[in-house]
Amino acid sequence: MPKVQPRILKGTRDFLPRTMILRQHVIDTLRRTFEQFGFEPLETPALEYAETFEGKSDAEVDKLLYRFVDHGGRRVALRYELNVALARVAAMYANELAFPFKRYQMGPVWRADKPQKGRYREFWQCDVDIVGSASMLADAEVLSVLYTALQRLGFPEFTIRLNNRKILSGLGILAGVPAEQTGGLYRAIDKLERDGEDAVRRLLLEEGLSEKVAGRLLETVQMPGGGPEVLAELRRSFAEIPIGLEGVAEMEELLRHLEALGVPATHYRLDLSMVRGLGYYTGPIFETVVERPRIGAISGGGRYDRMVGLFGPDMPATGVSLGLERILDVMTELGMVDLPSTVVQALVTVFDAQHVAASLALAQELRRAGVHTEVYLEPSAPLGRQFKYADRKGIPFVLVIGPDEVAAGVVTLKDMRSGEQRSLPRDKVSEAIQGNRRVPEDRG
RNA sequence: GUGCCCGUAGUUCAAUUGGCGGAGCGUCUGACUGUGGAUCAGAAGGUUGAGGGUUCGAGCCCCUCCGGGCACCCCA
Repeated sequence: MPKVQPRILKGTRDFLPRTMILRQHVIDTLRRTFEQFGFEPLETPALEYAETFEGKSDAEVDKLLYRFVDHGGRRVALRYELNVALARVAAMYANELAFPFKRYQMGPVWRADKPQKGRYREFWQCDVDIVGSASMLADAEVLSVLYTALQRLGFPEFTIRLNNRKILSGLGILAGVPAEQTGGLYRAIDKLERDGEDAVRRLLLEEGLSEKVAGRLLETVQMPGGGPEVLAELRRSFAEIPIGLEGVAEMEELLRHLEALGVPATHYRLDLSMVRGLGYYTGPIFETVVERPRIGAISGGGRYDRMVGLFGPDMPATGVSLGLERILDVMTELGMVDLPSTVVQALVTVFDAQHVAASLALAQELRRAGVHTEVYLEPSAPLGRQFKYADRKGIPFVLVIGPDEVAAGVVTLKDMRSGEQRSLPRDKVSEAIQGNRRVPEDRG
């Protein structure tokens, strides 16, 4: 039989233990933060009817759906993101859920995209969302969770960019762009951050705007000053544009709540040029960016009041999604983490066949005492190989129990980092190990 | 979907104009004893991604395919 070439699909990855320890650390931190704010866990299938995901955003999104026909001829799809499934759940279980429904969900999603830096075909999203509250309180809470989580993960700097689709609609009306053409307008001003004013001006002119209107729009979007001043100015411009005024009022309220929640103003910013791609957002929109490394947004989200209505009764909804791999990419690149490379704290060596029982008994004692303990599983292996195994894995402590130790009623404990070695009574071993245990720092 | 770049040992990379495929790291063995990580000695490891073409001669030039990366679009 020819051997199968070991390989995996482009855009997917294996996570070896060393990497999983870091991933789980982040996932655990997020879960604790989400639950601290009263969000509860939800799981939904990775695979659903294709129609559940189709047509929820733009044609772009549908192109990136992994779709196929199953053995029963059903059209199915791998989930593209977690929001749509939440909307389905809210409609499907409307009678048994308590609203506002606050849930978090973390898991893999799939996109038939061409992979590049910070972009994978299979990646994890960590979502917190609230269904059933139209209040800006819900949006503010979600942002507060987001802020707390990033803070707790130890991010040295990050900015949550805020905007509102209703304000963008107002700007579209102000610019005299017909409603069906606003897509191009939004896409153009979204590039302001990256491509600069001149490039965006060119795009706007291509969209059919006049020099004058394009200029005024660029001026508005880049208005200097803090949130309140900019909003006051917008309020004047939108005097006769109700949707714009609504957006301004929402933003003003949101900023008030954020302040009351104690989210420092250094970590968020009103940014009228921020758009967000997904077509289903209806109100406030958010995204988190870091200065370095240069990578796309590490979180994105906003209010999507019309999605649940596609499955059942109308219900407002808002939330954010954190991109696990981008967060991990940033943390790794900035060297933000110092975690052990193994979950094992101690390796009990096996001296020879006659001492197997002694090693097993010692290991069980340590496990009962709460020490993550491993026994070397090859009794004929020389001690050197067993030590080398511990070294390669990064196990911090190695125990030896051979004829000398048995005769003296002790065990030998070696600290692999310092190289120090001492013999001590069995009942003191777990204490010695746990006194030195490295615990991942829990910030905040 | 569009464009650009790259495939040589397990891995990171060399190989002059087209002229006998090498090195570091890793792996294995030993010096070495009831002990890893240091040092020293030695060994294994390759159809140069695949197929075709040009040539006296191709890792290098040309074509096709496969695989990988980056940018755009879009997005976490």
